[in-house]
Amino acid sequence: MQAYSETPGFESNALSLYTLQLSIDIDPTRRPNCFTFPSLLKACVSTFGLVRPIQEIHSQITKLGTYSDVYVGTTLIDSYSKCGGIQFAQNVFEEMPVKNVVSWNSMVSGLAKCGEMDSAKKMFDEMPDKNLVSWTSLISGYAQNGYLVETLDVFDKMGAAGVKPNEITMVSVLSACANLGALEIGRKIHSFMKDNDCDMDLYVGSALIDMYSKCGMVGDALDVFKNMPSKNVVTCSAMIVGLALNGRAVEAINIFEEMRVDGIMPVDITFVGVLCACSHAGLVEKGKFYFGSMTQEYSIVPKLHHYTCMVDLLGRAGHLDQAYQFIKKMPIKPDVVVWGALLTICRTHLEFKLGAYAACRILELEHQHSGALVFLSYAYAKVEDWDGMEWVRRKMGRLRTKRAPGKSWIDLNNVVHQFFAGDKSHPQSERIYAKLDELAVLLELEGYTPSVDTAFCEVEEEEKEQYLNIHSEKLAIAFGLINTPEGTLIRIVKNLRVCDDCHSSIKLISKIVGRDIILRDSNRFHHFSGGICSCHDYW
DNA sequence: CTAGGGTTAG
Repeated sequence: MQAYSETPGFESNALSLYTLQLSIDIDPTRRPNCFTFPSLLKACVSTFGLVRPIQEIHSQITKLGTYSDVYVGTTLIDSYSKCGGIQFAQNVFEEMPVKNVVSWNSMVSGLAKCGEMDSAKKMFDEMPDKNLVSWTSLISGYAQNGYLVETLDVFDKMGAAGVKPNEITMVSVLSACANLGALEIGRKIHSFMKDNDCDMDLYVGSALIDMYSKCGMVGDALDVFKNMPSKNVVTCSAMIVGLALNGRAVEAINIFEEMRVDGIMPVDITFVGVLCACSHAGLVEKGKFYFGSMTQEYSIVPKLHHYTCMVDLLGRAGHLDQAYQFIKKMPIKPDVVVWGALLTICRTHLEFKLGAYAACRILELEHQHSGALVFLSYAYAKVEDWDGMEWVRRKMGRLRTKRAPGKSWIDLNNVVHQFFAGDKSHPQSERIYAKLDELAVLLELEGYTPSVDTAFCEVEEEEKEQYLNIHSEKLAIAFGLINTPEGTLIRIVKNLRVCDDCHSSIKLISKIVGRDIILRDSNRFHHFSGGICSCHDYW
C-alpha cells in the first residue's frame, strides 16, 4: 500500500488493497493499524482530493482506536487541509492527545494552503518548538498567498533567530523577489547560495531563472540556465517565459527547439511562453504553427490561456477580424480574459465597433467589468450616443472604489520605495517634483508633446483625478535619478499597464539622461535605452 | 508511517 500510495498513477491501487484487506476476515494481528493509515490517507488525497472520503477513513480510524497515534493524526491534518477541509484539520489537531513539531507544522502549512495566513502566523507564534520546516512553511505560505513583503520579513527574522535556510526556503524567498521585482535581495540570496554550497537543483534553478527574468535581468537568467547541471520541462518553460516577457522572442523559440532535441517534452505552460513570444515579436505564422503543433504533435489540449495568446497574436498584428473569427471557432466557451484580449487590441487599434461588441460580451460574463465599461463609455462618446453614455456612467458610478490605484515602486539599497499617482507623501517629494520640472523642459526641447488620448489608456485603471496628476512611474523614475549614480540602470515595477504618454516620455528620458530604464508593468517589460524601447512601442 | 519548494494568458 505504501508503494502504491507514492507511485503516480497507482495511488488508487492502495485503496483497493485496503478494501481487500478488510474483506478478508483474517486474524486480528493482520488488520489495519496505525502503520496502515498514513499511506491510505495519502492515496486517498491523490485519488479523490475530496474531504468526504477522508472523513470515511477518519471514522474507521476512530472505530479501530488508532486515532491517538501521532503519525495518523498528523496525516489526517495534512490530508484534510490538502482537500480544503481546514476546519476538520483543526478539529483533529485540537483533539490530538500527543502532538509533535510535525503536527504543528502540518497545521501551519495547512492553514497557509487554505489562504488563512493570519491563523497560520498565530499557530507559528504559539508553537512550543520550531524547526527549519516551521519557518519555511510560514515563508512559503506568505509567498504563495502573495504577501511578498511579509515573506521577506519572516526570512529576515529567521536569519536573526539563527536558523539557516536550505534550498526549499530559498525557492520561496526567490519567488517573492521575482514577484516584487526585488533584484538586489534576489541577487544577495543567489550569492549566499553560492557561498554556502547550496545545491543548484531543478527547483532552485527555476526559481532563480524566474527571479532574474521578472527583474528584467534576462542575461543573468540565461547564465543560470546555461550552467545548470540538468534541466527539465519547468526550467525550460521558465526560461522561455522569461525571454518572452523581455521581448526576446527568437531566443525563446530557440530554447523551445533545443529542449525538443534534448528529449524534454513540453507541457501546456511551455506553449504559453512560446505563443507569448510569437505574439510579442509579431511572428504570426510561427505562432499559428506552434498552436497547431500543440494538438498534432504533443496531444496537448489548448486551454483558455492559449486561446488568449492567439487572440493577442492575431490582433496585435492588426488582424482583428481573424482574431474575432478565431474566438467564434473556439471549441470551448471564451471567458472574460479572451474577450478582454480582443478588447485590448481593439483599443490599441481604435476599432470601436468590434471593441464595443467584445465589451458587451464581457459585461454579460462580468457585470461590472471596469475595462469594458470604460471602453463603452469612450465608444459611445465617439458616436455621440448620449443615452448609452448615461447608462454606462450610471453603472460605473458604483465601481469607483473597486479600481486598483496605480502604483510604482523602486528598490534602492534593499529598501522598496513606493509611489502612487500624484503622490506627495515621500520625504523627498520636493526634490522629485523639481526633477520632473527639470525633465519637462528638456523633454520639450527634444520635441516631446503630451499625447491627447492619454486618458483612454489608463482611465480604466487609475482614478480620474489621478490621471490629471503625474503617473506613479514618473515619480519613481525621478526618485531613482536623484538617488543613484549617473549612468546606472534604473529599474521600476508598476502594478498596471504603462500608458502611452508615459511610455513615450520615458523613451526620451532614457536618451536625455543617458540611462537605461527597465520598467516592468503588469503585462511585460520595457527596456528603455537611448530613446527606444524593447517593446517597439507595441504592448 | 507524519510537515516545507519552481514555470501559467489580456
